[in-house]
Amino acid sequence: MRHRAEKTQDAVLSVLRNQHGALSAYDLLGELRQSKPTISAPTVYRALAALCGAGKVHRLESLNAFVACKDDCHDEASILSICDDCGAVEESVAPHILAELSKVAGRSGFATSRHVVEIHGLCAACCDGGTRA
Amino acid sequence: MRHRAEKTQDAVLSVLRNQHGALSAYDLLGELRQSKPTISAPTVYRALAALCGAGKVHRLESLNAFVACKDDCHDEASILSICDDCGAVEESVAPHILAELSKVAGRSGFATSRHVVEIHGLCAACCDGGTRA
DNA sequence: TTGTGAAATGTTATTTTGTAACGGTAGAAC
DNA sequence: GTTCTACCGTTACAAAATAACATTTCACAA
Repeated sequence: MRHRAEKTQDAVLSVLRNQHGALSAYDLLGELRQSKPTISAPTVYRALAALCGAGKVHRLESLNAFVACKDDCHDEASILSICDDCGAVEESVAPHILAELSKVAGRSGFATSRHVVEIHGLCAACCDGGTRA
Repeated sequence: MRHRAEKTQDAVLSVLRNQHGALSAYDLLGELRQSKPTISAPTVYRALAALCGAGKVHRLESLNAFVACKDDCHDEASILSICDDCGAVEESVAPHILAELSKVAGRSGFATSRHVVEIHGLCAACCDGGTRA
């Protein structure tokens, strides 16, 4: 098989896509071991690094966890909204806001190469639940 | 002594303030051990949690590291610009951008409680150095 | 002052997260 | 098929964070 790693990456992506929220690398490892018991941490991390590089997976820095990218086709960094109640993660794309962030940082001569934007709070479903319950 | 922890917090803050860039909790632990050899990880983490809660220290989620807050007096979340070359961290305050982020997330009913905004790149000094060198 | 209880701190030990480094294996070229 | 190369997988370890428990401190009453 020419691209051995692609199978691992596909498996990782498949697990993440079937997931409501984010998974830590070790959660993922646990899932993957169900079908491939010998798989180990660095294999998973390498697959994740490749997928992140390809924009198919986002790393949640504030959770040390990973989600599948919903759109799969944007180069811009995403704004990731993380529900602290149910763990759901939403992606938003808003290049003009990122540009503005770069501009603010640039006031002191800073040259941006990467944005990390994560928003914590409650998703619509959990807000409603919280309000009504 | 009534507030034992305050001394630890003061020591932590003092180390962070004398630092050019961010420090990991364990870097900090190493520094602190020079004057108090028995200090251990949870002590440092608790001090950091208290200081973060008080807004005197920022946690860099994308680095697992900590910096002293420069301003010491703003309630808004900061925009943290991290130089990937020299490690310098700058803080910017731009409430309207954070509000806009909340608005974008809110389009799907998401209710924001906390912003994590970190920008990676090169600070002015390292840009110049890179260009000229 | 001294005993008692509540609250917060300090410590040990462990869990979780992430990676270095090496050995093995698949595929390419011939 | 053989050899060469590059990539992959594994073991073993390092770094980051925390759970759980022991200890200390302070407040208050007698």
